[in-house]
Amino acid sequence: MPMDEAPPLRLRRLPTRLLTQTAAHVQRLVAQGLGDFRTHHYALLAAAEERGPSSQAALGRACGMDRSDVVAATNDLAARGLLRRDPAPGDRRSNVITLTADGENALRDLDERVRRLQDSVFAPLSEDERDQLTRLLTRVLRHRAES
Amino acid sequence: MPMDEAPPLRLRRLPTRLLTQTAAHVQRLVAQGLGDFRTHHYALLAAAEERGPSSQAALGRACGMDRSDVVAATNDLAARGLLRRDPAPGDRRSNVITLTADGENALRDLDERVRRLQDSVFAPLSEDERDQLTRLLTRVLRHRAES
DNA sequence: CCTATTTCAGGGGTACTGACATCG
DNA sequence: CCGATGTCAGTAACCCTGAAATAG
Repeated sequence: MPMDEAPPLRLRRLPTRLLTQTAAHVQRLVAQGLGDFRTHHYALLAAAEERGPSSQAALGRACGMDRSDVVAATNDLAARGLLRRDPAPGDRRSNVITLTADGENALRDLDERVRRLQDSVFAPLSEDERDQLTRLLTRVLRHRAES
Repeated sequence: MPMDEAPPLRLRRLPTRLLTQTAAHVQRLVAQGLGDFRTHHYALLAAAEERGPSSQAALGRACGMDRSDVVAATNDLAARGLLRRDPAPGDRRSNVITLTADGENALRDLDERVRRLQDSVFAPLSEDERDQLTRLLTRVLRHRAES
């Protein structure tokens, strides 16, 4: 059959499409590089470490995660002994999520994996260009938060 | 509880995370703006128009779509009378996908919706900055194709 | 009353895998 | 035999909705 697989002009430089295609590619690589962790797991461990003991709702807001997904990811991590879920003393609705020693070790390992992933995914970009990309995306995201 | 919802430092400027979060945001807006069409539908209509009658496999490659998803999207569009699926005369395995007049009208409508979506999503960016973003993403994607 | 937290059940769009029959 | 095409069934990760029970 034909050997021409040129992308449609309309799509080739369509920013929204480029964004979603690139994101799909990146998610794929990240999923592989994270082993048996998901991005939500990493986000939650990182937030728990940086914020210290917090409620699930606070962690979810910090990570931009839905409450439902916080529950599921917390279940996973607690089952693996990477964090503890205790009833909050002052508020009987909420839990206090605390990182365990194993959780800290796992987080350090994930930090290293994530660092390597950035280098692998954004290999074609210079340091400056990665910063550019970061800034551009941050502004688009901030626009969402303000709408 | 606390009013601090500051994103974890590790995540705040992590390029892969920014990329996926921005993509999620964009996909939501696009899904709304496209009405009862999906991005695959638009991609297929655009490819069919620009390439003329083609096989499903060729359209799928042009759009970076999986063959399975081409089948599903083609079913939808054919059921709505926006394209025809005829057996290929020279190759009894494959079909020839042809845009109908209704399909062309739908495509023109979608073109306009998509154009407006770019302006809405990337409102905080100047023309130059959108081009920058496009170029950066294109290079990351090209890196995938070459790996 | 109204809001907030946790939890569950489930759906939706996207990307993909594996299998199959068909055909070149 | 190998590879390509179309089709189908099903999975995976992520994002989201709705509802419920509980509690501030």
